[in-house]
Amino acid sequence: MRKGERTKEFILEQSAALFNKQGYASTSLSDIMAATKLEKGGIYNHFANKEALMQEAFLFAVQQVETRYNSLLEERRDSRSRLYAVLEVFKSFLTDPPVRGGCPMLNAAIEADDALPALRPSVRRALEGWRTAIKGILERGIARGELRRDLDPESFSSVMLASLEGAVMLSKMYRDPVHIERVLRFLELQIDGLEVRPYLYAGG
Amino acid sequence: MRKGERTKEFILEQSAALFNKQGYASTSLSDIMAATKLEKGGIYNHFANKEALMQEAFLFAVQQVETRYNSLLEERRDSRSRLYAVLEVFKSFLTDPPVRGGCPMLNAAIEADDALPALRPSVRRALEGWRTAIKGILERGIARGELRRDLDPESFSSVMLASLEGAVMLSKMYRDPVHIERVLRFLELQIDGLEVRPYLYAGG
DNA sequence: CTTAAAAAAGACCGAATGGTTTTTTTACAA
DNA sequence: TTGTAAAAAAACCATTCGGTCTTTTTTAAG
Repeated sequence: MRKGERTKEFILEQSAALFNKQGYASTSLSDIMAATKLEKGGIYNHFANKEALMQEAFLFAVQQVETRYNSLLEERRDSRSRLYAVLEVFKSFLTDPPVRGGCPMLNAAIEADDALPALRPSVRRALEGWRTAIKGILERGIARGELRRDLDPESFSSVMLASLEGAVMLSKMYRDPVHIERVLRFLELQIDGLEVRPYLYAGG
Repeated sequence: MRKGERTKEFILEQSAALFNKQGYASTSLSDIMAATKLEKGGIYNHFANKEALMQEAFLFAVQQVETRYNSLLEERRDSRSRLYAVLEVFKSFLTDPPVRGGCPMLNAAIEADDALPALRPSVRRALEGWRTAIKGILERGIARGELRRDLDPESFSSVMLASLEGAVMLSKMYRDPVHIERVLRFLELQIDGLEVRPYLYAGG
């Protein structure tokens, strides 16, 4: 690996955290210069402009989250455990974030909405990736007979993603994990309720 | 009402919408000058600095939302109808927003977190106001015998607020109301399930 | 109608912004 | 070890930022 490639990745690491914490528009090049201890020329040698850096930094952040998810997913076979892994990823945004500053999708979604239109497609793709992942777990769970057939994966994936993102926002704002804990507890009960338990109501 | 007071309110109206749409840090004084067709002197005549303007604009936005809520609340006596009014407020952020740009609490919460610490207390107060309002409906509902006694208002208010805020974020990002509609449908079912229905299971 | 105060305009300021270009330093293959 | 290309530094640039201050205009009471 070339020196330049290592430097580029280091810049992405540092700036992804800065963008996620302070916001994309509010993070200036001097902030990134300070964090990387590089001069402007050393940064613009790897990125055409600030927008390109933002783009790549966001994708880097998303990748960090996915890596975390994949490591949490190991050895989880049944639908319930996999859904719980999703919950744990979102909980980790507050306890041990893959990228400092909370959920990168949430933060970028709010900002990209009007202020950073160039970032919108990437943010949308990342969010849709998560919803699709959840939906996939649900669909496979139904196919395997683990989850109730009257469950609507399309709908429940939206509900789950929305409540998790909202919970991260609340707990970050309150600086109190109690809100995400309540939401997690609620979702756990919902998920448990989705399971097919043949020993219950054995007659029907 | 003095001329100056009218101008001040007009500035708040315009800048609240700008802040809510583009973000606080990304909205410059020149943006506000353009929107109000006032020169810098005309604006700084009413506000000490940009931070004071942000503060007042946020409170103005929150007030607009509360006004909307109060008008939706009219004639709603029972707990279920009142909870539905809350749902309608959040739906209105997408269909007919009290302030352009979605939910002012959500937008400010993400930005205030690290970039605008001065705004944090106000945002927190506003969010807590909403959670308290929901909690109050639930508590009164239990006291009146309208809602199940095993419902936990503290917990359910967090879940409801989180999922609504998350749903607004999703539907704004996707530019598709389907996500908030799914969450609203889900919450409606949850709320209906909280009701005490003496005619069901009449034996127990 | 006059006048004093309120309101708004407009000129001005230093600092910080993103970006470019030139120069210097460093990496690394021949 | 040398030569060259990559990488980083440094000087430079125009623009915009939030903010101040002075002047002009408008409001509204007497």
